[in-house]
Amino acid sequence: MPTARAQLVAAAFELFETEGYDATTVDSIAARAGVGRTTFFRAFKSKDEVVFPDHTRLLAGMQERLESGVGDPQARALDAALFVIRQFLAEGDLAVHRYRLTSTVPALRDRELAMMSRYQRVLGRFFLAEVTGEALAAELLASAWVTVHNHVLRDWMRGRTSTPEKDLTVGLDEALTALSRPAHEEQSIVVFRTSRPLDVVLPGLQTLLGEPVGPRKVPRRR
Amino acid sequence: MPTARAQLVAAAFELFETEGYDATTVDSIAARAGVGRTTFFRAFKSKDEVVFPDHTRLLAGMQERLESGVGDPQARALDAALFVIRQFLAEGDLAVHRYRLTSTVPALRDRELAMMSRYQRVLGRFFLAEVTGEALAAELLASAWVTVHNHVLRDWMRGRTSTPEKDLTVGLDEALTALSRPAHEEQSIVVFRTSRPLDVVLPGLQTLLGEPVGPRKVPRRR
DNA sequence: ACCCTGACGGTACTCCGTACCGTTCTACAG
DNA sequence: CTGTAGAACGGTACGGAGTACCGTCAGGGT
Repeated sequence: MPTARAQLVAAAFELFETEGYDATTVDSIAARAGVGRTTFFRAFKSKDEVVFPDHTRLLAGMQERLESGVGDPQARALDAALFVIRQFLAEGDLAVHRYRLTSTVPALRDRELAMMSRYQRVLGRFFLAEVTGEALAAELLASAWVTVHNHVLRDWMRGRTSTPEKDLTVGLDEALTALSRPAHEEQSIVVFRTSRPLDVVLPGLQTLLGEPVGPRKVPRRR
Repeated sequence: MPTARAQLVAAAFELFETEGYDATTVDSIAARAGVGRTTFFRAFKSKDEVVFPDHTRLLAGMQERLESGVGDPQARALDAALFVIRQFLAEGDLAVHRYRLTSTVPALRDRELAMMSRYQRVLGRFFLAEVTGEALAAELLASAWVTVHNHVLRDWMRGRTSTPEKDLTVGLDEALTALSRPAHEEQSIVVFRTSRPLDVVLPGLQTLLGEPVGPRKVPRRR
């Protein structure tokens, strides 16, 4: 026989989908799970908590990845993101059902936002300590982390991607590197003098740049 | 005699600060304001709403700024941010009292997060339509907007800055331009052929670049 | 003078969340 | 096998948020 907690989760999801979240009472969930109302509130602090995964465990796992100390900070942030999203991916259908609920019921939407902000706080402290000393920059990195994670997860739950881990990796890389560069970057214009003929220099330059591209037309200014 | 709504707000803030949020009942707020309990729920949809400003008005004003059509999208986003933060700055002490409450009471913290997410959704749609076609990029811009705004506002409420509007302007500019550039930017290496002597070309190039800098030493590669 | 509209106050109800208490099940020592 | 300590469970009672409904009253137009 499964644990009372699992019974309650199953009963809750069934009732929420058939009757709607607001229309189902905690009593009915407990009754369907075959336990008392008191047992429900012992397993979950509130009615909405039954929908969400164990965030304390997730937060602890994430923090562990962040503090693991292997790799540069950005790699650890990516590692932590992959850890978190894998927990959701492993849930399979359950995550999709939860998504339907959270996008429908305002109370659950708010609850989820509160959870995400806890992740963001932890990440903010991490980035502040490991990457930058500026509070605003750290908060921007943290919010970008959360945004990318949520976007990829939502894409996956809507069936819009089948490679969530790859999407998360490239999305996070782009966002974090874009944010950790100064806003107004300097461009370089260098002039060399040489006695070697250009016919010799240019092919060498091309191989140096990696991409064997020929000369491009300069885009005409509008 | 002031409106019933204002009376209720004043009574609520007094009681929340003296008795604490959870300990004060809606009945006591209404009694102190000299109105009935029903009147409270006619003015505010819930107990926590009495703490926050009129978000529907703020959202409408923000959206108006975004759709005003003057200036490029980034300038409009900045205009909207300035509009929002000025509403809070105009509140003066009230904003500070609210900050003390929201940073203490979890229920109010969650409520505020839910509000911010509504702003973020509106901004996401704006950036998606006006700046980029990619959903993730738009969401990143929106979350950065919110993060910068909240950071500056928090700084001001803690007395850590006296120039919030300027902070918001430069912070938003840096964040948005950093995010709207591709992460792995291409560098340009261009070669021209000319018959004019370099002694003529180089001074013209220097004035073209604005900064009259002389030739720099190329940094030696490590 | 009449009615209509809108704001107000009061009552009753549902349900969430908490505190408390008695009961039952289980593990473990004697 | 038995007694017992401790944890898990179920039931009851209560406070308070939020909703629905109804009666009252003031003001404004015809």
